[in-house]
Amino acid sequence: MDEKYFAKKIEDKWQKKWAESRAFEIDIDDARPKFYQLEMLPYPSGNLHMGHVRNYSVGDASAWYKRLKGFNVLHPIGWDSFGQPAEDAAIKRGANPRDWTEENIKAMRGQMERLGLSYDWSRQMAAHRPEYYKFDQWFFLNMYEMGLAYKKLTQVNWCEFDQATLSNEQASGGICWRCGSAVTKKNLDQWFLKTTAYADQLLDDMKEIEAGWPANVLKRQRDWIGRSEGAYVEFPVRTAYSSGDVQPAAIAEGSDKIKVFTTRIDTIYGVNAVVAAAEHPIVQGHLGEFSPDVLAKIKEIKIEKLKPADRETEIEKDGIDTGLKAVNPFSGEEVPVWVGNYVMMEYGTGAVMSVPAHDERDLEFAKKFGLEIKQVIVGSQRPAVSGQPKLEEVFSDYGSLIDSGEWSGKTSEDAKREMAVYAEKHGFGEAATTYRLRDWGVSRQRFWGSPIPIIYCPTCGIVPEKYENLPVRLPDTAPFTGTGESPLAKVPEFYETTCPKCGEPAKRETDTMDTFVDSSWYYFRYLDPVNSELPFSPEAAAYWTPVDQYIGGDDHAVMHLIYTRFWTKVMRDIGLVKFNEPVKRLLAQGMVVGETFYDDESGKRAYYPASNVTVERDVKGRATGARSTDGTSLKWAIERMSKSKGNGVDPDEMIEIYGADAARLFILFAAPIENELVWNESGIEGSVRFLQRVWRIVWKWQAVLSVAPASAGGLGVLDAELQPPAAGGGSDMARKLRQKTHQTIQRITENLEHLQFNTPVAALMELSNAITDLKAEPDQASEAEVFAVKEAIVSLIIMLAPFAPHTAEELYSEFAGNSDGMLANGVRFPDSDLSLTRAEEIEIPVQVNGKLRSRVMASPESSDEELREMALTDEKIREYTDGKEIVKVVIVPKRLVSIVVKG
RNA sequence: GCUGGGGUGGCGGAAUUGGUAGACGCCCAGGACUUAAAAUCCUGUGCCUUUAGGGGCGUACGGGUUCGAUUCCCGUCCCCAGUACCA
Repeated sequence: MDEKYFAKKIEDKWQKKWAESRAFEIDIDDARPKFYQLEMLPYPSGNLHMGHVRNYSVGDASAWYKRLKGFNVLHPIGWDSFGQPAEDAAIKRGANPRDWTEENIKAMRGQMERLGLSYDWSRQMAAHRPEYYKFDQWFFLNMYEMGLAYKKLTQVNWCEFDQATLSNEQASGGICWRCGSAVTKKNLDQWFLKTTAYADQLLDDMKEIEAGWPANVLKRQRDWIGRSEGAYVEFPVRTAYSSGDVQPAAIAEGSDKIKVFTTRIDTIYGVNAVVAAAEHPIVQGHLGEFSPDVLAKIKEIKIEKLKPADRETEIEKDGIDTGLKAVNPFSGEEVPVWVGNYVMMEYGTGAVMSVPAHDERDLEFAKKFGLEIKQVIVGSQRPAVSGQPKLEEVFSDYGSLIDSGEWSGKTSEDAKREMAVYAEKHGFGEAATTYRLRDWGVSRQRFWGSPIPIIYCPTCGIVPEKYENLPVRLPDTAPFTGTGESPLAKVPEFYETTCPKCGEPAKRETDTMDTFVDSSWYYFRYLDPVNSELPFSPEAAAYWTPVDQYIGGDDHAVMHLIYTRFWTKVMRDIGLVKFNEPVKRLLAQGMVVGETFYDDESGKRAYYPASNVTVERDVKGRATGARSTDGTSLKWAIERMSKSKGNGVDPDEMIEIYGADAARLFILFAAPIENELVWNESGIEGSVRFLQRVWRIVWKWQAVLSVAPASAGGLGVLDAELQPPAAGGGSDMARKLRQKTHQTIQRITENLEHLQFNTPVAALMELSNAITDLKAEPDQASEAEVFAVKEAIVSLIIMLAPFAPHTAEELYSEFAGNSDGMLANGVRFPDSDLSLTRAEEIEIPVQVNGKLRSRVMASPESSDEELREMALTDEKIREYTDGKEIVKVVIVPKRLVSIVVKG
């Protein structure tokens, strides 16, 4: 053993040993419980960033812990290797996407290995390899047969900056998930996967995973799916130019109708208008009857809607009375039909019934245009009023109905149910459920993705490729222009084919699949990575899945995590798996962020690396001013770490300076894993110091440690050589250290089971401090003391393994007498002996009138009466109680004594 | 605006879910070792006050419940995230 801790030396040694001994490669083993530890796979950009390091450090700690606990742990990694950056590199630098990607994978795997991550590399998958994307296509064909994949012409989300199509999830909030620029609309013929067919299951199955997923992720998915229960109601329509009194029933026959969706059919007697979207068929169908004013307004609204939405400003409500009239089928009342900019064609039916008294948006609209406001629901907050007052505020609660014909007096709940039934019975409506969730648009006009296995035949139409012809391979290259048209459309060797049905010349689909398809099922491929018949064998899936622990950023809450839940349900229906939910426990880690400095004079942010910036700070360390070395005044922010923003720390550099173990230890120690982590360099040195301290402890006691011959299994080493001192025997010092050791084991075990990673590091530090604080010397220590020290050190080393595996392995080899590694030696995480965690003397605080006044030492077994006596006779306490009346004494066993005095 | 989460030393963060607030680490100060420095080790470190022992205040702010509140309840302010007219 070296006297000093040389991180680089031991890290190289153990990385080599692990690889040679295939320490982390595993197989199905029915004798042991399995544990599937999964982390979100990276895009092979060429460089790991600190967010990855954090993600993979947590995952690795979890994997090590479970291994040491005796589980058969599957811990794989792979590559989300289809996607835009490869194609951008091709456009900008003429790089071949395949070569570029493979090189990046090689580089990043090297970084992961230098971090010492314990992956089973034999199971690695990469999305861009034909062996993998063959099964993207296999799934697509299955879904096509199941009626879950279909094509339609539609307005898609379009990112002008990236020249790319986006799914609704990727365009959430009107901004591109990749580059953050505003999303516009474009008409395209697209393939869709029917996620809506599983909308109810996606919602209802949440109860199976509620216990293991962060509440906010489930909430966001719930909001995204947006199930809303209500009713459809049809309003008969006639034009303003029809003359004479017409009965509602007469209008309904052979005339136009406008259908609305409402969640509050109980308020229908308060309707003052029907408001339709500008694109609504009823509006488009009557354009010829509208006045020039109306036509102008419709055009204006449509133009406004195509513009990218500005997140900050609220759009003012606007609209116009079309002159059309609609008839309320419940009351027979005639109301105007308006066009409104606040009604969306994409949701519900594209038209709403406006009830200003009970809906905020309708109220705003009615106020602006001076429309009638009629209250039809009363509640305790909004009592019945005589006549119709001017309503300033909306009343959207449930209550009971007034002025609603035969329904008056009913509660909202009853009315909602009964009125929907009534509408259905009379043929003008029905109870209905709508969703915000749309089908998943998967077509991308891109080269670097999985080709969609569809053929267009002049005679047979849309024909799916045959399974035996899969994979439909990408050509080696294509003309890359980045113009928004698929490069494959310019490669005749690719698209020219024959129809699988009639054998005549036909054309392939040239769009490729959204890369979220790849990540929807990648972690099933790890189970059976070389299967060429099926994506994976159902037997392997039955053993390993569902995933026990998944770790990744929560930015994927409504993208990847909703797609993969959908995909799992499809796989279940195909018969590949037997469960509804693929992930039992999810941990959403916080981002790693750093301070950035930039100049946005030109409209776009130009970032300056921190080394070129002089910063003024206030007493709290917050920036108050920043200037670049050339004198430019800069703005500053806290942003996600990245190389391009100049606030990134390169993992390789960090490993070089501090070592992988110290880096990993620090990133886990610095903050709770779900918090955002603001990177600062100085803390990491504390981790290095800690590892050095542990090293010195072992160095100091090595003579004692190596006495024991190697024997199987963790602390078993101790039993072979030394007997624990008899109960109550041994020195006070030895007893206290044993107590600390076992308390630490208990704490760390609990913490790790609850996915806390910062507090166990603190506990390890405390234990190492406790060993250092012993004033004992190895050559003078009693047998009991040697035992206690050895137990503490061995426990410390084993429990260090999840956080700093190289160091732990090297120190363990010191007393194992071999360098086979902990796992080969059958090491187990220590168990705590509860009888040792208890102290024989504890400090009991004593309060007088709620204020801490003294402490007394007592045995944990002290009776209430003894504690009361000790507290009341305590000298310091008597200063506060003498001459006063003792009203009450509260005694919490083993905790505290509280005395209440008066006078 | 709505929904959710949160506000604890100079900083990151602990605190058995009503029972000694500030564990652990960073920063900082003093000391030991050294010709010197680095490293290491030791001591101190919430604020105010006191010669000392001690005392007072303190978990965003104001109230409440309780012997006792960072923890529970009510109100106010602020921060972060998600969301954007979803009928």
